[in-house]
Amino acid sequence: MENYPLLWRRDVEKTRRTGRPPRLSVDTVLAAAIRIADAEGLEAASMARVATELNVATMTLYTYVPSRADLVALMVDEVLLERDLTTTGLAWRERIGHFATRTRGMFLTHPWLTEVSLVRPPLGPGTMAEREFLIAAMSGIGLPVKEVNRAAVSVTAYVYAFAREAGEDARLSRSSGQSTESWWHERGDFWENWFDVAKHPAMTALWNAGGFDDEGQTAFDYGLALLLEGIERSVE
Amino acid sequence: MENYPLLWRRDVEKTRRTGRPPRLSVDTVLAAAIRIADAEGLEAASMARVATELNVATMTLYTYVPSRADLVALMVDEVLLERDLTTTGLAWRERIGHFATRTRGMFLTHPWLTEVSLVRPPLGPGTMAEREFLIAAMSGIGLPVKEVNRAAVSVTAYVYAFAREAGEDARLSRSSGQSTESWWHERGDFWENWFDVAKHPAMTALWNAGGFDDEGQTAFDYGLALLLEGIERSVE
DNA sequence: CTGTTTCCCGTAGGGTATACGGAATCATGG
DNA sequence: CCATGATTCCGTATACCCTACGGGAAACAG
Repeated sequence: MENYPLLWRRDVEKTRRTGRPPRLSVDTVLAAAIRIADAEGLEAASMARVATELNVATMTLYTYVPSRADLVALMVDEVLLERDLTTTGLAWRERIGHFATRTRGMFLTHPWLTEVSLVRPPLGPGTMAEREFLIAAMSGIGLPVKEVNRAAVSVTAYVYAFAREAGEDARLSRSSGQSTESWWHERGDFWENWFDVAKHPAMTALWNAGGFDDEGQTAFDYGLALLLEGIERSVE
Repeated sequence: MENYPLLWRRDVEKTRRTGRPPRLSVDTVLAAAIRIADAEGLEAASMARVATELNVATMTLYTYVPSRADLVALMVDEVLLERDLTTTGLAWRERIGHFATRTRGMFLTHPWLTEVSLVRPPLGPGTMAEREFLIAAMSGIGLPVKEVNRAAVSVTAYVYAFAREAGEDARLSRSSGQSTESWWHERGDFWENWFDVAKHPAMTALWNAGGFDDEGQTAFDYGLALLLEGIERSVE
C-alpha cells in the first residue's frame, strides 16, 4: 500500500526500454475499474472482473497494480483529481459553492466513493489539489492563522456529508432499482400502522404544521449559509 | 427486508404457547452479532460466525432473523436506541452538545456503523427516537416552522460527519493495528520526497505559519459553534 | 399417547484476493 | 541468425461468504 510512484506517475518520466512491452497501462486498468464501479458498485470491480473486461487473465493485473487495495486508492485519487476544482476570479464564498457543486457531482458520477474511507486518504495529486484549493480559498480573507484550517475542515466535513448522502442515494437507487422517493412512498403505511404518535409529540406537531414539506437541497443550503456567514463574521 | 414486527418487537406482546420452545431469542442473536462486529468489523459478523458463537448451526439463525440484511438493520436500530439521548432540563444548545457527544461515543463503541448506509434507515424505535429528540430540541426556540427541520437536518449531518470520522478512525486502527497518528508519522517522508511545494503555495504558507498545529476536536467545535450561533441569530 | 407446532440444521453452488513459479515475448549485441 | 536478459503474462489452489430447500427432532396440550 501507499505506492507514491503510482499515484504520482504523471510527474515521473518513464525509462522503459528492454523486455516484453506491456499490453495495458495503469491508466487503462484504472479506467476500466472505474467504469465498472460506476455502473455496478465497487464490489463488482473485482480483479477478475476488471481483467475479463480488458481481455487478460486475472493475475496479469498484478503487473500493473500491487494489490486491490492499491487499485482502489488509485481510483479514489483519480476521481478526486478529475473533479477539477480550478477556478478563476471567484470570491471565496463562490469558490466554496463551486467546491460543493463539483463534489456532489463527483459522488453522483462515482457512487462507489461512499464505500471507501477517506480518513487515511491516498497521498496523491487529487487529495493534495483538494486541500490546496480549500486552504487557498480560506486564506487571505482576513481569518486568524489558527482558524484557516479549522474553517476549511468544518466546511469540508459539511459539504462531504451531503455529497456522500447524494452518492449513497444514487448507489442504492441503482442497485435496488428503486428510487429513494419510491422507497419512502412504499413505506407510507409505517406512519399509520407503527409510528407511535404519543411517543413522538414534537415530530407529530411539526408534521401537522407542514414542517416536513422541504425539498432535498434546502437543508444543505440553509446550513452552508450559516457556516459561511459565521466565518465571514469572525473576520470583521 | 423492513420487518416492522422485529424492529418494534418490544411493543408487541408475544402470544407463544405451543411447540418447541426456542433456545435463543432475537436479542441474544443481536447481542452476539454486535459483540463480534464491535471487535472485528461488520464483515466478521457473518451468519456462520454468529452461529458458531452461539453454539448453533448457521441455518438456525434464520429462525430468528429473515436475512443478514435484516440482521444488520436490527443491529443499527439497536445501537441507535441504546445511545439513549434522553435529557432533562437542558437548554437547546446543551442538548445538541449532548447529542454530539453520545453520537460520537456510539461510533467509537460500534465502528462498524461506518460501513452501513443510513439514507434508507431502519424505521424502528432507535431512528425515531433520534428524530424526535432533534426536532424537539429545535422546536420552541422561536424558529419559523419551515426552518425547524432544516436546522435539525443540518446539525445532524454535521455531527454525524465528525462522529463517522471518529468511527472510521477507530475501525482502521483496530483492523490495521496502527493508530492514525502513527500512520501519518510513518508517511512523514511524503512531504519531503513527493509533495510539490511550488504547486501548493497556500498549504505551504499556512504550514510555515503554524496553521496545522490543531488537535482533532478543535475544527468540530469551531464549526458547530458557528452553526448553532447562526441558528440562534435567526431567532432574534 | 396423539396431534400439532415450532425449532433445528446438512447440503450444495457460485463468488472473492493473491502467493508462487514457469511460459511467452520483445530489444539488443554479436 | 542466435543468445541473452528483461519483462509481461497467467494457471492453480485455498478458505469463506449467503441462503433455498426440505426433512428430522423436540416439546407441549389434551
